Amino acid sequence: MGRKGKESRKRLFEAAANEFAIRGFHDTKVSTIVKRAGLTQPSFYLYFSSKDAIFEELIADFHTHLRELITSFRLENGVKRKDVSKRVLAAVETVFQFLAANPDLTRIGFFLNPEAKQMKRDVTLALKENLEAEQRLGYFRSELEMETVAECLIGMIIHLTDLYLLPGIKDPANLSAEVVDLLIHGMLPNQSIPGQASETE
Amino acid sequence: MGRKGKESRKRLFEAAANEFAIRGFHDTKVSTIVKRAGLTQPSFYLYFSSKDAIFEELIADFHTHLRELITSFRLENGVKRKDVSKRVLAAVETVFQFLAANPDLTRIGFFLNPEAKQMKRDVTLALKENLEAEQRLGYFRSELEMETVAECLIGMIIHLTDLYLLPGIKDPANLSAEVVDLLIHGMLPNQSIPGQASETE
Amino acid sequence: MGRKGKESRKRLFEAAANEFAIRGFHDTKVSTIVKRAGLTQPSFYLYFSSKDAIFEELIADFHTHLRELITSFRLENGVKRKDVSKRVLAAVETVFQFLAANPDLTRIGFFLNPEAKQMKRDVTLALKENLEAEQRLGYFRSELEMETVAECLIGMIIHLTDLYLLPGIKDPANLSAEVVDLLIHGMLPNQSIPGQASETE
Amino acid sequence: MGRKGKESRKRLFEAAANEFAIRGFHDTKVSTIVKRAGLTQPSFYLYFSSKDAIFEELIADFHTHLRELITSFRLENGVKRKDVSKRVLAAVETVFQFLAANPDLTRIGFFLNPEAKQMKRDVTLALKENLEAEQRLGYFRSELEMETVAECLIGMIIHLTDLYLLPGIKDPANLSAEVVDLLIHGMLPNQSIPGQASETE
DNA sequence: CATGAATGAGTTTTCATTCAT
DNA sequence: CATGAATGAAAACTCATTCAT
Repeated sequence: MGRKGKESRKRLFEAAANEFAIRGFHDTKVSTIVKRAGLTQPSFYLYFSSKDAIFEELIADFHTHLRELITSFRLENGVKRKDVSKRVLAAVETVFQFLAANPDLTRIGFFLNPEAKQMKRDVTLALKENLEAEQRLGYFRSELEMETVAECLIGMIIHLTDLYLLPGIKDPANLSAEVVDLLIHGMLPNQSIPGQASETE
Repeated sequence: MGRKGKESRKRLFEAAANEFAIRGFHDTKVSTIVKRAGLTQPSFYLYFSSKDAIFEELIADFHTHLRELITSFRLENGVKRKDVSKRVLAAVETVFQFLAANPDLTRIGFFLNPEAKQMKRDVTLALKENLEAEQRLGYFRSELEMETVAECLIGMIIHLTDLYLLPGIKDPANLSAEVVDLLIHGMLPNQSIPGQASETE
Repeated sequence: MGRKGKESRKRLFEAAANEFAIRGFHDTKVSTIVKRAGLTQPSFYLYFSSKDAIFEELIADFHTHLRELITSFRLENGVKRKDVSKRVLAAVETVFQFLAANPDLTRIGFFLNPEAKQMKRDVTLALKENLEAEQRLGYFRSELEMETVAECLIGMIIHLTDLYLLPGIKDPANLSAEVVDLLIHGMLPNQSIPGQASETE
Repeated sequence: MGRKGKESRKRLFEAAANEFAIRGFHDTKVSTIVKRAGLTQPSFYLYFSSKDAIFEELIADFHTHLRELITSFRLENGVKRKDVSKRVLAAVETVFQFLAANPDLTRIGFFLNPEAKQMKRDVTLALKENLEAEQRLGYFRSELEMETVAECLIGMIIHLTDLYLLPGIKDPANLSAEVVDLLIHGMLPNQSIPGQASETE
């Protein structure tokens, strides 16, 4: 496949991503995708074997990138106690940034994908490992089941993404700050102040 | 509409709920619904004006019940500080119970409904008011933006419902305990222990 | 399926038979079939699950009837020597009559059916058994491999059907007389005259 | 057209022959043909003006060769009575050999060609003339309509080719022996024995 | 001599919905 | 209250064929 072909393929891919994101799988017509890519229907089948196939490729794309991102958070050694919040914050913000940078894929991967559950689990497990490592260092309460915590975090991220991030109402910095503050310190007052103090190594 | 008519309508309604929950809107066929209800296609249109109409009715049904539930949590006066956690816990558990009791509607209302956002906002706002009332009593950290907190809680609930509740992996009691513990006390260690102590008025 | 439905189905069946016979499988359009039956496309799928399905049903129909016919030739006991020719003649003529009476099915079953070979074998084997029975009575030369004879007969019938019968150039009586005369007596002259004499019991 | 061009053309021709033979006209795709020939679609149109054109060329090829063969059987003068069977046998065997040597073309020419009828007639007429010449010499029964005999012979050959020759179940020698024996002597017993004796001049 | 890229024209099939009874 | 029969409208996909290089 030469340069021109690659470009056509990409145009189709992007038009499809946007259409699927806006309209969902069934209400997206191949005819619309090709029109937006400046091509005719048969050309679509030159690059993708079916409407299902391009949809799955979009999902796989999202999945791959997101996993890469999560995996890249693996702990470096020697994180100091006082840095833990910062590190979690940085991670969550990075995720929000990634999602904001790929709104179409995000919508497809999170909200339109019937197999999203499996993908989310996948991401969750990667996250969980990071959290457990920090928990073993005593930075997090030992009673917490980190898998559930990871699920809760993912749940919040997904929901806030849907509500605030993708519509452009809030940005990654705000969202991550709020989520992480809540998650780290909880809702109760006062006693978290000495807690914050004790974060200092 | 006589008794027999009402029964037919109900059979259609329930068959539709289940089909939609399993297969989604587009992959659910009117022909399947009527088959499951032991009727023929024209009968369907005796009771519902269209496929869209029955779907919306299902959503409205879910929405109504869920709102009722949330609204019923309105604070009675004079909640004691030490009861706050318990009250939140009770509320969350009740929600999980409701969702578990209506799995088809839940799936439709939460995961298949393109207009779910509005509905979730609605529920969120009701929740937010409750939380703000308690926050004004000083039971929750004053810096917290209660709307976001409510959204986070909803996000967790939705996600855990999808992953654990509807598949029957965890039950309302477990899920609500985990969620509320995390939300109330956060992830950090130690300082939450005096915190819990100080909950006692 | 009520009366009206049955009639529609039959109209479709017959229109299809004729179209397939004239145009072959690929050049027959469902749209043409339904037009000829005075219906619209979706109605076709009310009665047949696909274009392939109706084609196969036509073949099966032909096959079934033809087999029945062949099987009905099973020898009654006590055929006299002098009747053998007559019986073969009658059988062949009946076959030609059947084919002439069902020209569309014949064309489909014999000339358009990719699985025709199997069907022909089937018919051949039924025929072979009849011939072998007569051979055991000494009415046919014992050196002859009756399966091949049956195949030859079938080959002639098929070919003559294509060339003379279906186009209406010759009729069953003529064709069967010619075929059977040739098959029974062969091409060589004279010596068949005492033979014919010896047929008399 | 240089050497390379000729080779490409030939590869296309042969790939097409095989595909058509296996799959029939409609289910053979130009894209498959070119793939098998190691070329791309536009190249196909360098050598053949259309899919129809190459198909017709294949048929013409078969036709030409077959006619040549049949024509070569023209009677030399002075065939002796006792040689007649042998000559017919030789002719039929030669035909079977030709068909066996060109299985793809045979399948196309005999079984896939909608215009095969005309071609078969053609061959039949050539055959008929030979037979009539021998009939006039008194070697065959004078009552026989030689055109029909020729058609019968062709019918048998075609059918046996389909069933036994192309699948490799029987070979030209066997097949021709069986066919000719049946055709010459018929099915009846006894009287053919003096007949065979009387063949000796 | 050959190809990468593209397309015109078509066809089967599906499904929500309605008519007539 | 219910059904047998029918349809309008569309959508995915295929394939022979050609343009531009």
